[in-house]
Amino acid sequence: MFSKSTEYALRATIFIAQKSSAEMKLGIKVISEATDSPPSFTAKILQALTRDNKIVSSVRGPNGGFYMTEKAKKLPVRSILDAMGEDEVLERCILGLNQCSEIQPCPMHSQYKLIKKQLILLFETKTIQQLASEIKDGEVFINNNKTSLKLD
Amino acid sequence: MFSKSTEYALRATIFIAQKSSAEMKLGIKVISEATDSPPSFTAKILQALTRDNKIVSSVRGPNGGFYMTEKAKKLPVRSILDAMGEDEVLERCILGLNQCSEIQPCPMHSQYKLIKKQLILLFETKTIQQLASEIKDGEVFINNNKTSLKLD
DNA sequence: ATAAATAAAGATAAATTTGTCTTTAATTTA
DNA sequence: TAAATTAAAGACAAATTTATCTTTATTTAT
Repeated sequence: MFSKSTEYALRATIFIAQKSSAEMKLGIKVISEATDSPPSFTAKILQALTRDNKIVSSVRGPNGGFYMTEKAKKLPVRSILDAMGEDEVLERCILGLNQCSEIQPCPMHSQYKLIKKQLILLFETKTIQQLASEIKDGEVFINNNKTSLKLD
Repeated sequence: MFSKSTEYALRATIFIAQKSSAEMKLGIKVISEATDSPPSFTAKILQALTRDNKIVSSVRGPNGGFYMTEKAKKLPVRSILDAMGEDEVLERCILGLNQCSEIQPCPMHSQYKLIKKQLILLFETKTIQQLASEIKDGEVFINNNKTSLKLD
């Protein structure tokens, strides 16, 4: 569905939303381990998300790291796709036709459009915070090994 | 959603299903033009679909080309994904987690699973033939420029 | 048989994505 | 001010995907 970059971006952002605040920043290492993502690559991706402080914020230096503002946490999940330049994935024709539309539909268009609609609705109505809160609530995981962040 | 290879495979197969029969075979050039796909690459992809005559059949030599049997036309669209080795796309976790499941769900799992279910249902119940027949029926297209195959 | 037409197979190349590493800049603390 | 810590930026490398081209095999028609 999404590129690896975007998958990492989604996981990292949800994790940061759950664990961070302006007072509690998270380093690359912690984030990449908690989300089963390669550290250097995650750093690259966070740069994109941090651009203009749109999704994620960061500060350098000791006690620095990444965090999200309460405002940013309320953004729809779709804004992560936008920041990664992969928002058109949701809108694309499932057969890859550029001109596919209601007036020039592909053979799957009429069947797929309802599914597409739900996908878009999901990404536009769910906030990052809502997803993050599920991790706190119950048995929901953002990596492959059921580990959570050890805060000491 | 899918790789370009799979998009080309879907378009080519639907087109072949619509236009061909054992008596009326189609050459690479015709297929690639009708589906807005690069000819050499389309040839490569058709090799995969032709393997074991699973989806598409072919014969070499003059008056040769690609075609589908009536039996093959009745296969579910999903079988094209299978042949392309991309069937797991439908099942994958939307956040890219290998271990995501009902017992170890990711934060989007509960929301996405209904959409995923519909996607799988679509690809498993729709036959190649059903999609192909839509092109005949009405204003449905398999390329970007509303052109259809000129038979002479 | 020979020639022509066609797909199959395989080598190669280009482009993109994924990933790492090194250097630089910013911030904090001592 | 100096040292330590952290992200930012950018160069580079590896892997994968996309695409092309050439040669080979098969089939048909002459």
